[in-house]
Amino acid sequence: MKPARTRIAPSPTGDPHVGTAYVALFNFALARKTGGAFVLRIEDTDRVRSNEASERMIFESLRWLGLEWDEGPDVGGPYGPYRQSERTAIYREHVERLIEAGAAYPCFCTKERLDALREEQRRSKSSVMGYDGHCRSIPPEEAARRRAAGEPHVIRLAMPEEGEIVVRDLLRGEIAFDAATIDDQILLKSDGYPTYHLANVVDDHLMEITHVIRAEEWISSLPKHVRLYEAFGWEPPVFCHLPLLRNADRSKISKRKNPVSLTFYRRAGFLPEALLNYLALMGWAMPDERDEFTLEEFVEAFDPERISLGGPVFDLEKLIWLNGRYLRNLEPGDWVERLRSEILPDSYLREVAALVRERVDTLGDFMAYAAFFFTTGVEYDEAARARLVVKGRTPPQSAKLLRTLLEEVLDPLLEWNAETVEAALRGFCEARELRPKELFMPVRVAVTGRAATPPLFETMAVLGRELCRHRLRRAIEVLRTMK
RNA sequence: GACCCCGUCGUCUAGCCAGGUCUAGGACACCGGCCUUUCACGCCGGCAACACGGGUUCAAAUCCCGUCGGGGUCGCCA
Repeated sequence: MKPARTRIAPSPTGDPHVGTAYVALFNFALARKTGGAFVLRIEDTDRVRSNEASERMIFESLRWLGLEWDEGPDVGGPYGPYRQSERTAIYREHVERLIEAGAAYPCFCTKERLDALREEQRRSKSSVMGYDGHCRSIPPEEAARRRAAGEPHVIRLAMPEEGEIVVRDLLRGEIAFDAATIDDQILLKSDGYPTYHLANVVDDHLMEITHVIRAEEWISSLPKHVRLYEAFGWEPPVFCHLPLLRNADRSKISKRKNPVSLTFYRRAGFLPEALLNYLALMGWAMPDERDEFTLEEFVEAFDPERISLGGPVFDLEKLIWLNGRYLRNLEPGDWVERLRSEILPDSYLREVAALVRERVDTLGDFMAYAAFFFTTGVEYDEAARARLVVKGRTPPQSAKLLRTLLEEVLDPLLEWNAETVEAALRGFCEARELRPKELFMPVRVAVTGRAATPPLFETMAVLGRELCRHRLRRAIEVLRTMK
């Protein structure tokens, strides 16, 4: 097989996702197997949600897993820059080429009109969804004049109005779409940044990516991508859509139903090699069917054609079993080393000590008092369960309240520290007309399993977002089944 | 709703493309046993699936068609 150039192209919004690691693993394997290159490209074209902290966490997580990249924003390479926000001139130039060729056009429709259109389509249960091509009929000269006059606009891809668009997926073969059912995708947003579709195609071509291995959710936009390659006159890469990781109910994996943050797995003491091994088992099996193997062995045996297509349910229990196997196979010294570096690093001990110091009288009491800082989950005994309930509410109502707090207030937090957590909790109390103390005890117990702890916000900050969310989810479950 | 993808034990999968070797194999979970001062590990055994209906064929989990079921997409998010 010829050397393949593959890439992982995460968007730095929020915590690095287990799905990113999954897709990265397969891209990594093909690149290594063929002696090609594995590229990391940061797709930070969403100006509102992208942030630097998230980008750093992506680097850290992928490195932790051992999925080292050959080219990327931090290591450079011959096809840079590898951060899309630094490539906007390239996209604009390419978009002009499309406009000149008549393959794209400016659209002046307002957000309001598009919202109304969408609403109407939804309401009337219309079979055609998406943009109606309203601005497509504007004569090019007029459009150019309005653009020059500074009228806000986006650039859309002009899809063929009829005919079939046939695309090819390495695992599924040919897939045919009716061109008439595909709307004119926005390529350039009104802020001048490209959408995924444009940036992705342009970069994959310019970076000479040979195999686009990504998640199945992209299949429906494949015709748009293929049309773009055609409009540019470029040879498309090989497309290979991996099955989507699933929740137990078979919906696309989500943080609401599963821990999806790589940070969580690291924090909970999973070994990177075990997580990788488990991920490889999702949709793939060794020719000899053994289910324990190293990354090197995976790469050696890798063959994309062996990937199975059923959406695999992410089963934490099997991951835990596998992790246990890996842990037991560690040399005693190595075992202690991992414990020290992942669960008991000095930096963490210092943070915990700062909170616990004045609350214990002997060092011997430390662990008993601070145990919850070092475990993944916590137990709720009968007394704790009682305090999980918000005053004046039933357990199910309390569950609902905590769920809202988690999903609408805590999850959207861009930064997680004592100040932001405090502001979020207090804001929630105000909005819900709750007295702080009525909410804080249930949250405290949910997050620590105890009624007596160091100050809540500092405690939550030190525990970290992932452990807090994990325990809150568990507490919500417990509340639901009470009485 | 429209379009697209998928469909082997509860879960991850092997087998399917090149139909017989499949009374469908392995792993997790579960159950039972052995080991053991306890727990865990480990070992042994057990339970458990080709979604359904038609067709092709001497023969179908494997090929074809339909049905049903599940999922994804339909954002100036990626």
